Amino acid sequence: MKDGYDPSAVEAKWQRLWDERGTNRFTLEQLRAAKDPYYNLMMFPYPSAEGLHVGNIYAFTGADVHGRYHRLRGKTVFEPMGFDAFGIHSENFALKVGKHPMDLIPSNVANFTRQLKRIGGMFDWNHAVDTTDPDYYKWTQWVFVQLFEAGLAERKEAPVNWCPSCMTVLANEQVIAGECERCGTAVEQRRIAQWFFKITKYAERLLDNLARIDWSEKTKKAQVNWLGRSEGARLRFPVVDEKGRETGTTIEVYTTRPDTVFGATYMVLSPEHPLVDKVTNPGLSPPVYAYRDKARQKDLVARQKVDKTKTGVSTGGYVRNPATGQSIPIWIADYVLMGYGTGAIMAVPGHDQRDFDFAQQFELPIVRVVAGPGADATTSLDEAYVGPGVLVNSGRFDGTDVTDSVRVLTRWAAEQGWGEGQVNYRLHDWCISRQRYWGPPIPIIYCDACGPVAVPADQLPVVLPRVEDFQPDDSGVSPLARVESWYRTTCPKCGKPARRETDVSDTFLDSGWYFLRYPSTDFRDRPFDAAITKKWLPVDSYIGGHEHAVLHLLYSRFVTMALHDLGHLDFEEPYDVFRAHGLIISEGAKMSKSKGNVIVPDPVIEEYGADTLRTYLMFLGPFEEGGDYRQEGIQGPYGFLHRLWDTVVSAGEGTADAAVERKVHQTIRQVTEQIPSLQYNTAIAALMECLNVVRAGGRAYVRAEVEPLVPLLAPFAPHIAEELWERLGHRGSIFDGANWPAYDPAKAAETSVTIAVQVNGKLRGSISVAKGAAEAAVVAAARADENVARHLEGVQEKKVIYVKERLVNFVVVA
RNA sequence: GCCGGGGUGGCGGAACGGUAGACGCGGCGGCCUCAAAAGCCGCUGUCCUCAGGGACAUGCGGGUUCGAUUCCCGCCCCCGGUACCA
Repeated sequence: MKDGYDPSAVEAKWQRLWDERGTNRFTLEQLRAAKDPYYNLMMFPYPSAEGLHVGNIYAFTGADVHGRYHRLRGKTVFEPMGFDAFGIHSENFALKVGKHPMDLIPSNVANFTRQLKRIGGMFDWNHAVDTTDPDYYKWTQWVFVQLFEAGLAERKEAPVNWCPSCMTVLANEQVIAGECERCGTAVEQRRIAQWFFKITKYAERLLDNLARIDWSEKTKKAQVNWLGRSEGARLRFPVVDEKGRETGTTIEVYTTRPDTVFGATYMVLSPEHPLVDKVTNPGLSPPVYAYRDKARQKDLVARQKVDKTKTGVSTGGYVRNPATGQSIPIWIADYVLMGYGTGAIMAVPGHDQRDFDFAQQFELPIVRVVAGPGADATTSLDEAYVGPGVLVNSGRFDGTDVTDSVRVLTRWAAEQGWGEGQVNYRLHDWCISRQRYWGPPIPIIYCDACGPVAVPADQLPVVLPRVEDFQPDDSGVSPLARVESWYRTTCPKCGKPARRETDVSDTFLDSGWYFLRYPSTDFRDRPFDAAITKKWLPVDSYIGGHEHAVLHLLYSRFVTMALHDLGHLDFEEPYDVFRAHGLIISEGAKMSKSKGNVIVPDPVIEEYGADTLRTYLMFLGPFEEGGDYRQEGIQGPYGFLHRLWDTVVSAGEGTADAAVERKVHQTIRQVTEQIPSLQYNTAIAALMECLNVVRAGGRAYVRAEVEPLVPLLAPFAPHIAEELWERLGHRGSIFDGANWPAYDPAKAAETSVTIAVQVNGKLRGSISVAKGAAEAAVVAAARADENVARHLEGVQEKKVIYVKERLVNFVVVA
């Protein structure tokens, strides 16, 4: 065929036209004037040196399909793209190849941009952001200052992982089995003063708001678990000497089972607990300090690892159990974490498995205080009992049902003055300090007289200096701490000599507000313009990977909430709708270099075109579940696009066949319903099915039968759709108008239906009847079917099940 | 361990409690072509068959129902997340 489908020519032509005409770009005026705005956001990539992989393309295409669909429905769709280019990955890669990240990032960004244009995304390149651009991170620093001035940032000491060989701080994910992922050296723990955002202040709102945002349940659940709300009580145990006299010190514990306080037979402090020194009996201090030092040396991951065998040492000190009045010993053990609750627990070995294991290990007393069915106060325990029952061995509270006991005992503790109910969250404050080079400097100046002072707004950005030696060293502080000319400054308040903060901030802060920046990149004097923000935000649809279901989404919700409270935003939830895409695997296995099954998009586009790749990726499986990329499978969508092309360019004029037209309208209905709910694979299948009907048996198809398929396909394969649209005689871009076809329910309606005929639930035949046929007529027709009649012979009919337009089932006894 | 999500032909995957396997890949046979690409037609879950059909089939075992891939109970396996959270 002389005018065959040539993907590379078609794609080059339309990408050029989109670019020339500004089809996907907005001016500030257009953003301001937009009718029916729709903010279609997708998670921006980290621009690696390898370029986009097929997983990125999958995610972006799925989001782009969504955006293009809404555009064809008449909405003004803003679809920006950017680069999350700061962070340890870029920095480590730069160190590895011996180049400077300031040189590497621009070429990576250029390569990503080229690839993103090539896949035909509807990106507005007028509004791209790059988190490493001082014009961007100026405002990242501004966000920090806002939170700092609102009292939401604080500096405190916290443990970090430290690799003594690489001389660097490691993130938890860089510690593999207690060793540095790069050099294999045993990782240590160090304590370093760092900046934290007080996200825990927002824990309750972050949890409560989940109920009113349209996110997939899966994602919400992940956030709920991460926030980890628990209800319990804070109880105070007085420290006593050997004779049981109070020393004046009390230790607070947090427990979700204050009702089991009568069973608390010992107390455990975290080795890092500040009262360890105070309660330790001088005679026992050598083993106590030895244990504490050992715990301190462990890296953070190993420290929190669940071990089968519990370890710990006795401090020789005692507290009085305020419920029983008895003195109980104080131990320290690393199964108690300083970072949760109060860093101290009352151990109830009878009803907590961890305490039970510990008590057995060290022969501490185990007392039953809850009796389940068939048990009483004397029934022995061979594991912790956590089921229902009533309190026993609990003085006046014996017999209280555990469904009420927490409430009852909490009230009692409060009346006695040694406790009160408390809600606790697992969530920690957000540590944003990185003792690294490749990030935005934290905009703080330390002055001996004034303390930490925020860099004034008119002095932002604090520009990251180009430092050739950015290798971390043993000092444990950022490489910027070696650049004296940079960190020496004067205090903005008093003008005396002062010193800049030399740590940089976490990349999650960069991505914590980027969606606010996109529509406002035209403004250099403000992070986001009030009117533009009001018009475009919150985000209408956010699509991204589930690996960010917790941290990124939680942090950006927090930043939004805080900015809302400070009066900068009039909404507190950034994303109305969030959906996570699935994961692409290749040939049945996770993609990895070692397996050699990594799909590189460029050669695929070379051979088949971007439209085929996009359509194939969306056809692989349900978008929210992912799919298996199999090299051979791409032939399906490739052939489909060829057939569609051939059909459109050779379609005759004339009226549509009624049955074909019915199929077309059914297809419009299905695709219209399925695209917004991300059921892309079945929508594409419907398009294929429809084309098969149009072309069935080599019949002479006409234009009216195939034309509606062009806009229906356009979200998936935008280039070929543009070209065919033009060849069908339309002017301009198909995406410039609300060109989505409407379906006519009357034309989509079937005139006859096939009805399954069963005998005792087994299929024995099928009959075709007119739609709306009376039940009696259908049953009679069913009975008349030869094979059905055979199965009804000589049996007794009990009843007939009739499901309208579906089936007839004769229930018989043999 | 806990929390999610899954187990359906040779493969990817479809199926409001109502004809399991849509659509596609692969395979087989045929057409077109000098040839290739693209395209076209037919067949394709397994077993039995008197060629009309029949039996078995949605991880395993039970249950509810006229009817279960779908709902309920109990297991097994895979994938993702999380890690002693008191």
